[in-house]
Amino acid sequence: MRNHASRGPRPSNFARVPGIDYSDLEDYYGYALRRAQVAAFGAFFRATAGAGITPPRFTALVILDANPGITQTILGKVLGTARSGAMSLTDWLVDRGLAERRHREHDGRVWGLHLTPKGTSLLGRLRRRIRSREGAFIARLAPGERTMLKSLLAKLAG
Amino acid sequence: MRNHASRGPRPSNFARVPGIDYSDLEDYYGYALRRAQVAAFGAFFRATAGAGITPPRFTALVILDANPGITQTILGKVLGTARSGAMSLTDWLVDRGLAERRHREHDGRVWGLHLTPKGTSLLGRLRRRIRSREGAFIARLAPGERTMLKSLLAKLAG
DNA sequence: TTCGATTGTTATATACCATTACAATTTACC
DNA sequence: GGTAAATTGTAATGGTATATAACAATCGAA
Repeated sequence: MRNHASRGPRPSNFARVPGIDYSDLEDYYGYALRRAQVAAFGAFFRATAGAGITPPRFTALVILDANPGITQTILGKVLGTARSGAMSLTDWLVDRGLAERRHREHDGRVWGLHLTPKGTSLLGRLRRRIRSREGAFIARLAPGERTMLKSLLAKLAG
Repeated sequence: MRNHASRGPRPSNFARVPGIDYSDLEDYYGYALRRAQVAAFGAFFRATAGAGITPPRFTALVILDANPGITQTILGKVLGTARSGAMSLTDWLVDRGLAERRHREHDGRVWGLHLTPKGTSLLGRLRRRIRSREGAFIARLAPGERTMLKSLLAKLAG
């Protein structure tokens, strides 16, 4: 049986397998970070199931909302992908009426990217649902631990 | 010009772009975890550049070393992938002489997976290089912060 | 013994992303 | 001012990872 949630990404199942010796795997920061990140992606996936929204697409919506008129090249830099990747991501948003390309005044090469009203309202809905799901996910940590975690992650990402 | 490092994975460039308003993006745990994880993957990539070793492949080496005779299905469960994915990963290891399939006594269906001496020695080298690179990466945190981070990540992954 | 479950395997499809090349356009330089 | 170099968006192509589905061989249980 095929349900509508088959559209969009699938969270990988990273559950511990009983009876397996994981040796020093958890000692690697990369592995520990990856496991936590996969768990967080599970929350994201439950919040966006069926909408086809992936993390990069959500990021693009947020960035377009906060930086109207941004170019595709800059969007690609923010997402960490090549220009062609920003291109197809933008196509995806435009095809669904969530964003639009507008010509710019002083440069005939570039398009300015803007959210449509539909994109803006979808973003609002996604924000609420993702925050709610992340709230349930992060409930495993005490409030003080959460701020500590964010501070540590920010240091590592910088 | 094409260098040998083009084999294997490429770390995505997640650097902050100046002049861009990131809005509430950093407030999402998924995004913060992803950024830190990408940074950690950069360390992993520098340690394994040119060897074609990806995180799942390294994980498989560790698991095979600690659980000789494990089946492909179980390996797939540990990695969180479908059986066919464990199959092609095992093929990759076998093709390079790092692992081998051995028939089992009591069950004609399954293969037991084992590291070859070549696989064992590669694993040893990888462990040293990854630990060294991760050490440089994690130096951004004080010793106390590191143990705190691991404890928090373990809670989230569980 | 027969039927369902499991394992490995193969084939197929898809999603994502990089590289490359190119035309239009802008900028820099002499 | 005119030409070369750089930038932008775009399209074509390919590679990699991973999922689903189907199948044969084998095992286990009713």
